[in-house]
Amino acid sequence: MSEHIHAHEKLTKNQTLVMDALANADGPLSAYTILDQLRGNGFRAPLQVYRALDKLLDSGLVHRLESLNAFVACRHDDCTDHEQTVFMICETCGKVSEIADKALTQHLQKMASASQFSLTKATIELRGRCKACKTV
Amino acid sequence: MSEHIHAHEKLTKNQTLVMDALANADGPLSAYTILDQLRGNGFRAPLQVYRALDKLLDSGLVHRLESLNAFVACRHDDCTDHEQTVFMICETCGKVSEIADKALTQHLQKMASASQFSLTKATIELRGRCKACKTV
DNA sequence: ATTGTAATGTTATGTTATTACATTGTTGTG
DNA sequence: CACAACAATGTAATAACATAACATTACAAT
Ligand SMILES: [Zn+2]
Ligand SMILES: [Zn+2]
Ligand SMILES: [Zn+2]
Ligand SMILES: [Zn+2]
Repeated sequence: MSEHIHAHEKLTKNQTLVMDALANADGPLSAYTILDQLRGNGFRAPLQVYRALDKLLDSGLVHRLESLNAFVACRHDDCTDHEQTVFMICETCGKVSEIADKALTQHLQKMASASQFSLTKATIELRGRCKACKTV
Repeated sequence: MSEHIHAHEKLTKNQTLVMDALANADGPLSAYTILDQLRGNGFRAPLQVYRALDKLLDSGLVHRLESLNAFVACRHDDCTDHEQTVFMICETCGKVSEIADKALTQHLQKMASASQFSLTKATIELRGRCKACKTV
């Protein structure tokens, strides 16, 4: 499994705009929501967003949430294993938290090995109700 | 004949057609692929497929793969925990296998509890290369 | 037969993502 | 500088996935 350290090559203008939009959001954003937010900055077409996202995903600064068709800025300081992150998605408030769990990673790796499956990436997205929303 | 493990009400005509399409496929199918396969049976609109899929998902006969926007018939003998199934998706041949792992389920539940997150469903989709494709 | 409800049919539209091609900007080389 | 090579961006069109809104049909209970 490839180690994904946050590559810090200099971002281009569009990549920076998209990254900032995600970093300032308090939840996941869809590509089209980002597009709308950046129309004032000259964005006019989905591809401008998707191209920037591709790069940000590659460099590990952003994650894609498959079950939401949306994107979040990585909140991890030490993103050693970006391909195995666990996301907990609150279905009430929409907030997402990101957890790295070494034991879980190892467990999945063991399961894959037992089936002779070469694991390259794990999508793990938990749905439910977050602590804040439970107590309301 | 032993009863199918998935206890359910009798399926309607459209539900049966969609179920059969998935059961006979050797990999996941998108809703639109199913639609095309069933045009000969009178299907003309996506909604006919999506409505049938909703029911089949509800009754546990079918799973949705979030990272593929596609659907598979459940291949489990023991479908006790449909909301926590692990899928291994081969990126070479497209085949999908389904695994129930009690220890993994418990591990995820523990992680969620530790964050006081009420877990209702876990999407777990592993990507990689299956045994058959590795040896080629 | 009447009525209520589930299932289905139909049209239109909304949302997410990619293909193809044109233009501009930047960098390195002779 | 000139100019080739490549990276980044712009633009238009379309593909792929999903739902909303409303009309009709099938069928069982009274
Ligand atoms: Zn991260
Ligand atoms: Zn919440
Ligand atoms: Zn199953
Ligand atoms: Zn394979």
